Amino acid sequence: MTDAQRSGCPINLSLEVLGDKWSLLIIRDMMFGNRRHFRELLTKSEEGISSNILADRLKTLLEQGIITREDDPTHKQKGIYSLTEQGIELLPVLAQMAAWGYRYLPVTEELGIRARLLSEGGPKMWAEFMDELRESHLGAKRRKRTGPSVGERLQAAYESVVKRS
Amino acid sequence: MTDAQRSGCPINLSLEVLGDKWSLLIIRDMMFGNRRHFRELLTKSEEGISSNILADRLKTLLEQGIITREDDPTHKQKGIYSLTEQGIELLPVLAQMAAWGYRYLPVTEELGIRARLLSEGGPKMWAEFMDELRESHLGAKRRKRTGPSVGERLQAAYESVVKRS
DNA sequence: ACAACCAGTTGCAATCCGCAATCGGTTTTG
DNA sequence: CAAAACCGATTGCGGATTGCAACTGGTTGT
Repeated sequence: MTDAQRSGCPINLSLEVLGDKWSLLIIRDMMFGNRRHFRELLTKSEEGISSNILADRLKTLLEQGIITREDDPTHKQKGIYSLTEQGIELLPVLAQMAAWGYRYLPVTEELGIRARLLSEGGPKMWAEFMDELRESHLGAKRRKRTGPSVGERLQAAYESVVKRS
Repeated sequence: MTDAQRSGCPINLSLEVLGDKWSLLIIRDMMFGNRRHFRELLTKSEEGISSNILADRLKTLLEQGIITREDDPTHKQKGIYSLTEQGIELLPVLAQMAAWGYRYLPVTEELGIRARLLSEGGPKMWAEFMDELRESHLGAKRRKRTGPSVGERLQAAYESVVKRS
């Protein structure tokens, strides 16, 4: 995680920030699992990140302006991590990566359902979900809403699959 | 690069294959720089990968079915690496990553021009470019063509920026 | 008062990374 | 034909990164 810059190529620069096995998983959990505290990110994820790695990655993501941290008013020790606009705009990257993994890798049905819906929904659904993230992470104004949010639909679909098995 | 599987989540599985600082750069060079030989990938890239890492990554990408390797008929030692359909379908992932990096990271003008054009072109341009890759890497039939290819347009734009500076 | 919880930090062993040198073989050059 | 250049890797090695487990100092709930 040194800042030695290899080249000014956008793909290379992105990989220097996000090119490891954990950073994007943390973003994923913040986006789709609504994990906002250190402890939630540590324990409530499928993969089991260790605490020192989590602390290190959160620090890097903070430095890069992808997330922010503020104190939780209800608990003097807790911090609340939020995605910035820059972080929210990683959604299309995650969506494409999820769609590719869904097509080619041994994805479980439970964990693949979100990828499938998001892929079928396409860029329009992504934009809608990003707007919802701007509400919950940036405190943006709530727009008019018809029916359940994208986040709710994804969550409902996931739970429906879990219940079936 | 062990195959210990952490979870069946599509994003996690994708990251277990591609989640390092080099794999996607190799794919990028094969896609946009038309690098097909070991030596080309080794020396003609912006970042300077070392040969053992390159050999290791090529092996992994082969095992994962993202690229293939065949002997070069004109040279007994050379191998020709090609993208598979699975590899070609990483283009949208790279395109989104490039677009994000272009917006938020200190991209140089020369190396950012392709990202900008690809972002402006959108999914339609990506599909066209993927068809061109199917021709050059899979030997797919050449479709009707009007004007310069996407690959040629990107290359021309890049060289135009280089010349200006 | 005590246990549980909180966000991290520390020590340590194992792995991974990148550099440089090298390998056995092939092709090009003089 | 001999030497030089080129080919796709492989090896050795020091330093950086990773992952596990234990622990820290502090806060909250019972």
